[in-house]
Amino acid sequence: MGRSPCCSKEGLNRGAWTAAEDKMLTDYVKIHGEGRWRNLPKRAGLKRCGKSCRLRWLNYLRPDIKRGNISHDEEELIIRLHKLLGNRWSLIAGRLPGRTDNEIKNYWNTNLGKKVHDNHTTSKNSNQSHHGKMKSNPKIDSQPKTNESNVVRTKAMRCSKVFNTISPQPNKAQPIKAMDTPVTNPPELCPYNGVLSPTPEEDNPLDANLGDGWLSDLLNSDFSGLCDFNGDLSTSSELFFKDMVEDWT
DNA sequence: AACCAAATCAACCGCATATCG
DNA sequence: TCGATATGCGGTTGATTTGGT
Repeated sequence: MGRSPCCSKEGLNRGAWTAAEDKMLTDYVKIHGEGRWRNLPKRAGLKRCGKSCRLRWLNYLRPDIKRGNISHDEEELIIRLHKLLGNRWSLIAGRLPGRTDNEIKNYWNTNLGKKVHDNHTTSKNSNQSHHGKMKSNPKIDSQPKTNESNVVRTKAMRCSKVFNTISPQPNKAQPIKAMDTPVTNPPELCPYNGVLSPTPEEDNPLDANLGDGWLSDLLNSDFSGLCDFNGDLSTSSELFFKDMVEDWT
């Protein structure tokens, strides 16, 4: 029912975004706000489909995006949330301020999935030492590469030759504040995008599926032990998660 | 230097769901 | 209530980079 027409129409640009396109989109959204993606390209003068614009904005152009440097704590949180929620990337991303579902999904597929799998198979002898070929701050010194058509490559350069001057996890423990959104998050992880609201029955349709509890109640409940971001995921939060998972299964 | 396989990640695709008239 | 449209989401693809030989 009502599938939106595919983006792949003639005359529309596809593939990597150029700096000019980014600017047009950013300027438009700054003035007119998000939403109405379908009409946005026409109004903004972009030869893109609405979906593409939305994705570009949400994943790269939003001012509150935090990119790269997924800290160990964030990693742990992602793993636990994934254990809890499965591939609900948007929900997981909702607990990680500044992170996008796409980024987390990619990170999971390229790093954490393997790591978790390894930990399962190799009986977790050392739970952190094996980062495989862990990217070492891959995006810090990446240079957006542009080709002749001015395409913006926000792609991170893999960086195996790291100088140790790079400070470890500069953004650790600091859910970034959205620059232009009036968020009044408490210091611990809180939803920054309204995915999980304080009143689930009104605002969060995803809540209804959990049977004997609201998902947002769960997620808004005692995560502090888990999310204290002091690098120490407490045993109590381990148990908390374990219990939750068992309850749901 | 050239080639190739693996890794990475931005972008696309298509389905599900929400919203509106 | 129903159908059309808009938006959101997760899976997948493909271009690019890296590292090994």
